Amino acid sequence: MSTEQDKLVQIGELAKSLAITTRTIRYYEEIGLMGKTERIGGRARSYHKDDILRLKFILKLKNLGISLKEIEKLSDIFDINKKNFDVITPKLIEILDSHITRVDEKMADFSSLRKDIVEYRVRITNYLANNSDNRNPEY
Amino acid sequence: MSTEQDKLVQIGELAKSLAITTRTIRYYEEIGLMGKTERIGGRARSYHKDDILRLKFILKLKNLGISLKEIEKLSDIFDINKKNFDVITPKLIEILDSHITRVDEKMADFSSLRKDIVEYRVRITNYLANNSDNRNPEY
DNA sequence: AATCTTCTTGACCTTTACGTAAGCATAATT
DNA sequence: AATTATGCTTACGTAAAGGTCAAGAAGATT
Repeated sequence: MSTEQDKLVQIGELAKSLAITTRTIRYYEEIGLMGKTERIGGRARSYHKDDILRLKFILKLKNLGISLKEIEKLSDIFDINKKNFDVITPKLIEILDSHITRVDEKMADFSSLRKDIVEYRVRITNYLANNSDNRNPEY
Repeated sequence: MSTEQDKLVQIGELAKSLAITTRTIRYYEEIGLMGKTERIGGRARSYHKDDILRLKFILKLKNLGISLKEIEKLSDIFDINKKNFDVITPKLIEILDSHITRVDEKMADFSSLRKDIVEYRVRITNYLANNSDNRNPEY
């Protein structure tokens, strides 16, 4: 329900504001990620606050390397109001929990990679500081 | 220089141990990510400790959503011994620093996403706990 | 000697996530 | 009225990252 008068945003402006292309937005609609978009006079797509939030959420997930197919599942979150609440909720919590776990795992991976890189950097800079004679380096 | 007698690992075993396919390993060689692999009797590929470490590193990066093309640049790290040390090092440090930054950014993104998901989960479970009459939910 | 098993190199196939171009409609501007 | 900007759909194109199939070689096993 969009009671307050939403600002109508058209596809071009929206794309520009999110630094993506219009094609991307239409594509997300095409594959069902964004739902049918409201049209102005039956033609030009117009986006509301809710739509924009949803798109931002999608981009956030995508940026984290989650495929559009997987995002589609998670996107049920946004369709929940249209479905039966107590049927969907346990499943939703399950999805959320599993994604929290996945996010934690990814973060651990990143943390480990960061450690690797930093350690490597330290080894190199130490070498540079202590040793000017750089034939056959061992690090 | 592989002085100690390395265990020779063949492609099938290596693939199985890393839970990938032989095609993937050959593909990485094909696009230059793994360098020419040593052969047994000029035919079957054999892998040393170093090669395996390199492959593991690649998989680690890939798992974090870094493209093979980008990994290729970072992979210079492993070729460094074959090149001139002081020519390559400043560039390498630059690469490492930029990747540390990128990793930090990604981790921040994940952290933010995790917060979103957890908050959402809390809203739902609270709703479930406080409200059994679930028509037209607002969350 | 025959059969497995694992390896080899091509070569083409597939999916994902869009890019890009064609041809047309509408709205705003000159 | 003509141009420009933005929008629309349809449809073919593309890069990345492998999958899959073919046809054959080499080593191990029965």
